[in-house]
Amino acid sequence: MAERPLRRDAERNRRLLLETAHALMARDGLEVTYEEIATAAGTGMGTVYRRFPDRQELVDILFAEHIDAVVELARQACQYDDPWAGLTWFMEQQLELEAGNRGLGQLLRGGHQSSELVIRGRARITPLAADLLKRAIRAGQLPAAVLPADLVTIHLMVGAVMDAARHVDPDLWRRALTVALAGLQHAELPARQPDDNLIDRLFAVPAAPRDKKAAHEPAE
Amino acid sequence: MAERPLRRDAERNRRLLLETAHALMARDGLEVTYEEIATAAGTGMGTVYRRFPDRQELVDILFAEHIDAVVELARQACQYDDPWAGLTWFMEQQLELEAGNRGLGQLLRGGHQSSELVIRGRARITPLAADLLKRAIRAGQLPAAVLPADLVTIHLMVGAVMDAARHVDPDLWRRALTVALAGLQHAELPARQPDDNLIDRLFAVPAAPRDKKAAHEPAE
DNA sequence: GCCGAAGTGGAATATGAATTCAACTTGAGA
DNA sequence: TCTCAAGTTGAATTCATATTCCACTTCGGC
Repeated sequence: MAERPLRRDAERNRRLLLETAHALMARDGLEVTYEEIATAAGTGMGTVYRRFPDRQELVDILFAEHIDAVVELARQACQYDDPWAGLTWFMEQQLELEAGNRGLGQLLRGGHQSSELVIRGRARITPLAADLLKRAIRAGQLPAAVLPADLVTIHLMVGAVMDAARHVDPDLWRRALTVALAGLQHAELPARQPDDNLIDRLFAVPAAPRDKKAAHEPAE
Repeated sequence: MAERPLRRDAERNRRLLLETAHALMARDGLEVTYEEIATAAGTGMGTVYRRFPDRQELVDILFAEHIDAVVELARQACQYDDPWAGLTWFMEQQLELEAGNRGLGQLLRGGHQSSELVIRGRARITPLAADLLKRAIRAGQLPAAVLPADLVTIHLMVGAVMDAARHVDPDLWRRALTVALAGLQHAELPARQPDDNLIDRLFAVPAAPRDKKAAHEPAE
């Protein structure tokens, strides 16, 4: 199984490409062109393809540790004695990472087809956050109607502000987060059966939108 | 100036194309292909191009009345005696329209290059909403630190949930709106100089991202 | 230093949507 | 009915990004 090690120069290029690709994806998002990566790294694009024939794999390699970092944040948040303090701290920390890394935000907030790595990452975070949430409710810090899915929702909401304001007011998301968290505490939410796996469905890809047609039957 | 009227059959096609294009953009968003439109309408794509050589113009034609409708909602909201009731009603109505029309949401929430029509539309809505906001604050229904830009922010936030949940739980945005509005009422927001035209900047297009390069100086 | 496997560059090609256009209809006025 | 400007079509072309591939280097073992 053990692949033969790369030649010295190839290994150097590989690292350079990883660095470069990460810098670009952190700044511009996951959809940077292989050509951009190659150019920025000063290699030919053939080299990028040779080393990373599958973009998803490249992304996984680049962001694995970042995802772990978020999981770690969730763990630390669970250490808080005050569950609400832990929850708000986690949200802020997570979003701060995303603010500094566009690609990470895209992965965590979905919208693309997610790799196993990302799915598992979210699956590690969700229960930790849900636990914090449950404890906060038990402590009377949050209304009982708040669901784990609401945390995902808030994440999406604040993330949208971050995306929209990135080049205008890079910290506006903090204000949005303040609003969202206050809303969670004070909103009178309708009770709702813990229709969980709503979370999973939220991140599931919209399925194959087969027949684009049939959109419009001209009125008779 | 008066263009000669279209031939009967051409006029029929034009209408059919408008209907079809609107149906598609309402369902799938503004980026539907001219070919999709043509196919769905049963014409050749050349016909679409002949009639609507500029996509932005097509979009303007299709959505002008929808935008007017939103402006009208804002007007009606201003009639409310209770400003907060008016504001929440407006937000909900506006988002409801967007929920039924993906393209409208894209226009109103920006992200694309906006046409004059859209910019003017937003410019008609903003002061109405801002007025409602000011009155709500004066009535003690909202903290004084809430700014008009916060309404835009909330719009973006709820819209993001709508987009993410559209095919999973088409009403989830209502829950998000409840949270956001409650947050506005209860959040302790830092005072902030009415840096308005923050709103305009939020919608301004990210400028020409010239040189993609210079992203990564390989570490020495 | 020599050799071949490993590695590289970037032109060539594949894709897919956007746009054009020349050959082919058709409506409607004389 | 006849004519032709107006209208239509879809194949061909343009663009832009994705992917392949092979002639040309370079590394590292002998």
